[in-house]
Amino acid sequence: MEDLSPEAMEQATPLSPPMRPECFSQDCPSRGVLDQIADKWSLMILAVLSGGPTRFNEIKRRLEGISQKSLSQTLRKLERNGLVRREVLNSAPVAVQYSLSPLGHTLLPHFRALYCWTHEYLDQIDAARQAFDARQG
Amino acid sequence: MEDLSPEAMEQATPLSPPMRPECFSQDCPSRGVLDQIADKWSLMILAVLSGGPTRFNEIKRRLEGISQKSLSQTLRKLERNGLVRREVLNSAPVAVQYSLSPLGHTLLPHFRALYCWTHEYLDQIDAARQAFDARQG
DNA sequence: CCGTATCCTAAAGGATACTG
DNA sequence: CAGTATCCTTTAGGATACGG
Repeated sequence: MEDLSPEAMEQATPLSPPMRPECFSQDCPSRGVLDQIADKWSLMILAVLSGGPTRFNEIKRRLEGISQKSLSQTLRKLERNGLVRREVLNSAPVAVQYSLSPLGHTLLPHFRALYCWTHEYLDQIDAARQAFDARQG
Repeated sequence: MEDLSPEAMEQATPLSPPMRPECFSQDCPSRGVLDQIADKWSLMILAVLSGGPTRFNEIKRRLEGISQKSLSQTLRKLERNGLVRREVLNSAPVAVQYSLSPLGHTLLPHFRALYCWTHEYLDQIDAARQAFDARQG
């Protein structure tokens, strides 16, 4: 299998090499991963957990607008994929703590980069939207 | 093997402060951006376009599994947000070419990083899934 | 407090047919 | 070729109620 590490990709073509075509195949396992993690709530949950272990309702409070069901589902999905660790703390009342797994931590810099990008280019995006909407009507 | 403990990761990545709480507010404009671009097809379309200007049906062929409707919708969304440029080339027959805008290019390194991450940790993710499924039944 | 279960509605998205 | 329009099925996801 080809070396896909960031270093290798940089070495191959420093500027902006196209990603490999196999990545778009339905059979490529990376598709199954992206289907799981490339959504808004996953990203935001990991962002919250980047601040340290957090309990269920605390996450819910921080993530304005998420329903209990969606949070529960997304957390289990993240846990299943090994990105999040779930720990039951004691018993009266039940307390459950979620935290990033080591694997989850490896994803963090990339998500953080996306957040930073969003804030950095917000004005450009907004201008583009207004221009587009003006063209269309 | 690299040290993957949370502590080590925090030390290893210079950009590791928690993301700002405002990022999770419903009013934060970054939410509106993430809602738009943080999905699987957007990511994959940008990946295809990273290889250079591409025509509609060529993109469709490369993105196994996408419907014409979804492709059309996603392309327009990306165009509206200023990430993708649309150009009508000639008239008989009609040819339309999509390419990354300068703004779209700024997003590319981050998406590429996500792709690389996916491939790099695929085995760990797979193992986590199997372990989880075994625990649950 | 931390969920699961149920119901129900809104939205995503595929298939197909048709147009410039 | 590059779409739009329509239909229709599937899914996501909110609201609510209940259980451990």
